[in-house]
Amino acid sequence: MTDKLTGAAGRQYVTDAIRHSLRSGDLVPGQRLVENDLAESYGTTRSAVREALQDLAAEEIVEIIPRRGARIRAVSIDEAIQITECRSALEQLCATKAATQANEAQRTELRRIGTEMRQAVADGAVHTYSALNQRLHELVVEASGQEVARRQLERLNGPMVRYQFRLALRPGRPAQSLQQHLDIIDGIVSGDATAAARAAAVHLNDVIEQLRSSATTSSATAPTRT
Amino acid sequence: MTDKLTGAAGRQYVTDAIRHSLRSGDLVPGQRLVENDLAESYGTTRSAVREALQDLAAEEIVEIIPRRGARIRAVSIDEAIQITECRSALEQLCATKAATQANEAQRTELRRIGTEMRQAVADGAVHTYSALNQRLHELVVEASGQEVARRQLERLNGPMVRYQFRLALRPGRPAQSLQQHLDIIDGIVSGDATAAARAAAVHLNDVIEQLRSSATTSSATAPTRT
DNA sequence: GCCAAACATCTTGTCAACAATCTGGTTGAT
DNA sequence: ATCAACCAGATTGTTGACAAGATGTTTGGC
Repeated sequence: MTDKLTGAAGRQYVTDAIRHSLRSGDLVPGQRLVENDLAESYGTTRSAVREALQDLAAEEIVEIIPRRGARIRAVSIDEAIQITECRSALEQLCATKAATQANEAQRTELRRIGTEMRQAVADGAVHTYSALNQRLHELVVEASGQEVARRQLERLNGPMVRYQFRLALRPGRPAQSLQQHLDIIDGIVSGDATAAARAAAVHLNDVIEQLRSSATTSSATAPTRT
Repeated sequence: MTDKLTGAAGRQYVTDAIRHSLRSGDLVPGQRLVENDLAESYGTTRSAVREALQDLAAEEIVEIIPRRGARIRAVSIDEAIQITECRSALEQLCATKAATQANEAQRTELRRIGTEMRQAVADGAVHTYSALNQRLHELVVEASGQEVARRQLERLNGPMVRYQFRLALRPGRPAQSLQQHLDIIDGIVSGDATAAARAAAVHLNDVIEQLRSSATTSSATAPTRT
């Protein structure tokens, strides 16, 4: 075992660890996060854990109820839709700006992502496609130079990991979104701000549709009790 | 003197107090916030102040540098513009939804605000107009039912108080924005989502223009040193 | 007179013990 | 058998003391 992670380092470590556990499914919504347990299992002190939990609460990943402790926040489908609507608004903004602001390196990477996405769909490489998808959205924001929007989007995505996961695994989903992604890329690369924004809107509307239909398909987010 | 504000109560009290001091100009960007001093002057403990500062840092109102303490964050004009661009994107979303989702009470209040705004401009009542302006933006968001956007917009406005203040006092500003506000109201009240969104976009583009021109008029945000 | 190193002071970061509160189960009366 | 009051254990909240780091000042050398 390495040294005990103390103070600020521990704080960062714990937030990262929890975020990661959430992504990998080790933590489910509703699950209690007991300060002492976390401190022990991560080899930190309770203060570090406490502060980490505050950070995660600010990101709305966990919910802290006074005197009752922290638990992983459950995101209802309705809220997931609202989050995606906000993402749509902000990503349209970024796509618009990216179309005029992106530099050559960024345009080149966009084109490359487009090619690789086509390839991934042809190969049925779901995981690769998902990674490219994420990189694409990141790159659009980066190329727009809109730092404020970047931070907002980061925040919005925090509580969404669960749903992103669920959607990406739907059969036929990559094929369905491929053209939408390519349209976004085309719009930006060709410098057509309006087209880029419209393509982003179309794509995110489709994501919202998927969320809506998943509301009826899968059971509603069951409150996971102990 | 009342009792000492301890714990969670103190935490809330301190965040509110600092927010208020910022609004009223008692605190200027760059100003240091020393934990002990704040604790003493607000009659709280250092822990409460510490947590309050963390909250304010999450809202990007203060900036915490490790081992160096907290200070009021300075917002550059460039960042103010980015913030307003995000506001624009999100308020267009809200205006769109409000046009179809607003209930009768909300539509009635919107109409009333329109009338009172006209009156305030006619009377030259700058302060009244400014209050109506704020209420209008709030109400649009409220009527949209978009809770996520509401929280995002709240966060965006936190660091902006200084600029809002500066803009509202420009001579002739109310008269200039009146028509834009009335257009937003009309769009929503008449249920024309597209018109409402477009009106919101026009209004916020104009705010951005104002910010741009204020960049050349007034001196850039001078780093206020001790 | 100017610069650099040592120092004193101020300020934040960390921790561990203690207090307050909640939870769930047990007991006893009806 | 049901319900309410109570009790024990678990968990979070709060505090004060101490450690560690930054800042500004003084001192000594050149």
